[in-house]
Amino acid sequence: MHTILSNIKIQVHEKIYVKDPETSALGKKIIEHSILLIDEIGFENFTFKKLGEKISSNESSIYRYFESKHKLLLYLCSWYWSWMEYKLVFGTSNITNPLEKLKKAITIVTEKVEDDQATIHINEAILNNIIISEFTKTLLTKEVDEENKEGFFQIYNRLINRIATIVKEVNPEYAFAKSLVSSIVEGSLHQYFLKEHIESITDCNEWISPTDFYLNLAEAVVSNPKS
Amino acid sequence: MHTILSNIKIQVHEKIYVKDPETSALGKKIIEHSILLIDEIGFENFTFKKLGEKISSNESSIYRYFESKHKLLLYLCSWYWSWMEYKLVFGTSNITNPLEKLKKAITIVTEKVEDDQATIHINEAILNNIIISEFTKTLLTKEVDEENKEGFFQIYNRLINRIATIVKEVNPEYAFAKSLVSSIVEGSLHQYFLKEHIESITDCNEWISPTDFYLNLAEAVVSNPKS
DNA sequence: CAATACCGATAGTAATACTATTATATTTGC
DNA sequence: GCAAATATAATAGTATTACTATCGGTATTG
Repeated sequence: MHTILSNIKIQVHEKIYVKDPETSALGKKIIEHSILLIDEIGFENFTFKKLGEKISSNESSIYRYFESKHKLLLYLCSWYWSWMEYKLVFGTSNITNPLEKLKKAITIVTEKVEDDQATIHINEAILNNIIISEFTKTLLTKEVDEENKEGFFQIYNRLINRIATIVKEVNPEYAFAKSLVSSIVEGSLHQYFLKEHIESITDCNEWISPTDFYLNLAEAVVSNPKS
Repeated sequence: MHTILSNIKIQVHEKIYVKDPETSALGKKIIEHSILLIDEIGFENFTFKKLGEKISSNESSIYRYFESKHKLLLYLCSWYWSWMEYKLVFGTSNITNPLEKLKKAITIVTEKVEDDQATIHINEAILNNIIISEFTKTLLTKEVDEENKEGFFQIYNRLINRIATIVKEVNPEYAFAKSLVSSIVEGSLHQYFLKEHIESITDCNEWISPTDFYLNLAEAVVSNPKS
């Protein structure tokens, strides 16, 4: 997988950046260290000035790549979901049994993320922490309609619909395939957060993972005779 | 219900406010118009200065009630979940059949909220919009552990656990009661948001409600022979 | 009627989220 | 190999935010 991934270009919507960070050393440094810094201090406390200090560069230079910190976060999220989509397509391609395929898909999008050595400047495990804490915030804004129209969430959208298609293959009668998948993907991020911070309202812990919970849930739902 | 609710005091953790807004006319005005203004411009763009202008009062006066806009949002959320808990307890008290009780509970926490005439200064339907767009953000901060320790989320916590207890009554063997409920409550907010803004990844629309989706889901999951 | 709590007005601060300009360094194309 | 183009750094500046502090007047209460 590593060798293949290194040949694949993760795609991010062009309008999200001013200059493609993949095209220069500084750009890659911005991506690498923005992930580390946002994870460390949180997106609210993150500024381009602080990032500039970390990478011994200047605030104004970062603005040449991203017009705002919100766009930078959109970039990181798009990158993550594009990478996840790749893992999904690759990981489910050779499975013919629909239920097995669905279980594999759910496992991929809900399991704990580990660093993918194929991308040197991006630590996927840390990026996953950011997705858990910050992704939902990129949607919950007053600008969501315009940004959705621009296509800033299209990769996420495509990922959800790919899995919804598998749900339909398992059970064509089931009426809520898209809601099921969007609620699993977003809910899984939420369960990881609760596990770390508000344990009293989740069953997930060291031994029970969000993946266990959602595999059980999905199987029960799609094989329910009533639907 | 109205007459009873007017005699009930919705409880909010004392440390969330500096001065209890329920104890003065200005306090109630702050609550009433903060709901309207946050709904209108979004929490990110909301400031105490703008709120002061709306209610012909002063920024500094609002600070006498809440030490930050974050605390004000915590207040609104706590109030909402306390009100919801009241509706839940009241609405399920006379149901003895566990599955019926669970279905009623899920209906209450996921159905569309309408204004409760019993509280003149709080429009619950609009407050619900704020919960949909802003509640998750109150959790997703770097201060969540301290605030959770302080008990700022205890009412939400109690609500989730009340419903999880009902799940356990329906199926004592089911291992993920808390995760199921937290994922339904939070997920329902998310589905309402998607329905309004990113329709391509939800099945909820004018005719299919998040309540339909989650009633079907919960019944399938708790009656699943495999769990 | 005096104390006190309450509210409004004003001023001030450090930080944020940028924009604009200029100077210097680096890359590239011929 | 050198000029032109491009990229980066440094500095300055702006409007706004999220507060804090102080003060004077008004309303409430004991």
